[in-house]
Amino acid sequence: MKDENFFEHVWELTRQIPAGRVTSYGAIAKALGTDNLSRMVAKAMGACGNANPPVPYYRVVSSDGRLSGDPASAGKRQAMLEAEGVGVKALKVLNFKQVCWDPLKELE
DNA sequence: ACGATGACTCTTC
DNA sequence: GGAAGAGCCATCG
Repeated sequence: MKDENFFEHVWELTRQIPAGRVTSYGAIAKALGTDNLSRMVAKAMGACGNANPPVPYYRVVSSDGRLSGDPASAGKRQAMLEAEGVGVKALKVLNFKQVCWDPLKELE
């Protein structure tokens, strides 16, 4: 399954996200050289449950710092982020500009 | 093979 | 600043 290859890249990058920080699907996709595959990154998040070790997908949000997907899942991620020190309100990351983590600039 | 759908993003109104 | 439309790729009926 070559899809897993792409997924693994996403997961690997996601695991490198420091605690108290969040990144966007587009940023991850761009880091992989496929900024237009933001949707696939989202799919990878949905499939991260199949990853080992598990992936902190709750640190991955949309470009505006908002949690997408099912309210149940999103709310869960919100609680996780808050536990990490990231302020989240109404499924949206507070001070997103401060907590935003760009793999291309920060990780390089 | 075709059309519709989606945890996205960007540009334009 | 919020809403709408178009673009993108992979998956599903």
